[in-house]
Amino acid sequence: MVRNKEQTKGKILLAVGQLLARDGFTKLGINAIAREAGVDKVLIYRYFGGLPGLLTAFAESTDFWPPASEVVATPEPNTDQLGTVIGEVLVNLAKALRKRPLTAEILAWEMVEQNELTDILAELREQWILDLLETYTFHSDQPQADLPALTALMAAAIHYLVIRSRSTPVFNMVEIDTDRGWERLETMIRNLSKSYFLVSACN
Amino acid sequence: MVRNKEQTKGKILLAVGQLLARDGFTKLGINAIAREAGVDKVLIYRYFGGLPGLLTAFAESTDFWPPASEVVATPEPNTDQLGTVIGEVLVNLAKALRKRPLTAEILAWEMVEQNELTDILAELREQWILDLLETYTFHSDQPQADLPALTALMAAAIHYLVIRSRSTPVFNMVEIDTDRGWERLETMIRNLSKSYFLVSACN
DNA sequence: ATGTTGTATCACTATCTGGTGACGAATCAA
DNA sequence: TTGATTCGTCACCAGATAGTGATACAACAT
Repeated sequence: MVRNKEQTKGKILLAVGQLLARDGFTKLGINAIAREAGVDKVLIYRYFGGLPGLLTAFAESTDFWPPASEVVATPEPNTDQLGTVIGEVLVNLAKALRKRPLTAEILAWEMVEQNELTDILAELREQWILDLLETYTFHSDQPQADLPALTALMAAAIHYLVIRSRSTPVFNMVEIDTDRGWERLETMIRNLSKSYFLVSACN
Repeated sequence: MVRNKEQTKGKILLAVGQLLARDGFTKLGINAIAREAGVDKVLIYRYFGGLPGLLTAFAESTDFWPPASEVVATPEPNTDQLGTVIGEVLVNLAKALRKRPLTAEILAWEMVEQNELTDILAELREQWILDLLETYTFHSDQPQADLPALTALMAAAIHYLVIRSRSTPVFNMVEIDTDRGWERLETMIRNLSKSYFLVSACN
């Protein structure tokens, strides 16, 4: 028998991730976690004070959300179109979320329950988007453009499709579980972002 | 004591709706439903054969999804822009979903579980969208336009925001729990749909 | 070697869940 | 009135959950 507190805590945190990735959050409970970690459940209470504490600890131990660097698109000097940059950021967001199954799982969780973990992630994400928006807002030379509404709509769509792709291969005749289908969506995201800013100029 | 089979079945079906609307699907179980209906749970097994049967019966007893008539926008002879029509359909969809809290609840359910109810709704919706798309596809004079991708993205966004608005007032700096915020989103939907078809013409 | 502290396990309670068999009582036909 | 059928209640089962008190055992300093 190994008697090492830190190592045991690590096993428990690891078990949360594994369980979350494999069975989803519906199966996530004290008993299941202890079982998965091969550890007595009483240790969860001792070391983390219960499920809420464990979840917050888990939230701090993992990189749920892509770092800004993974998503940010630096506006090229030449193609100075704001729409192009926004489109690229959104596409990067989609790619980043798609390769984080754990994040997708928690995004789904966020839709149906509120707890320590989802609250932390939600706040994190809101702050993240806020910063990002601030970065690009002053670039806009069109004051009538509703940047938050645009990105809200697009981000919402991306979230939904990422979550949904876990269990459904097709949405609205588009394959959301293949790279092929996502390329269609990505070009659509780019086109919409671009044309939104182009139209007023074209009128 | 009232002895009336049909009435009792009605009470049970009613309880499903109430429970779903009040506490969400996580609380939805045989015991909870029987409790809510003020009826012994054994009757659920007798009359509906269990939870699955009850859910399908419930699905058939309610109008989850807006009828096509509530959403369809007939293309005006003058404003023959496909983008405008699509935008209007999507806005109507958003409005229709927003005033159906039960549907929002089941859309959320669809994200995290598969069962008789969600399967029925999913199939219904997919067929519904298919018909709708078929209606408008041949109107398109731009063969390079990816109509499914456009509507998938928009519908996904609408679904997500409707679901999300149940528990979160703000998403991405946009108020998703007020008519005020949704007006912003609706104009954005209209603008995006319209400008997507305009841009190629404007080039 | 001894005792103290920290670490992990066991055993138990209370409560919830889905599911079922036996029984009580109202309704209707004879 | 009798009797069968329909409808509803009760009592229980097995399994799962969250949470807790007592206990075993390893490590380490004295």
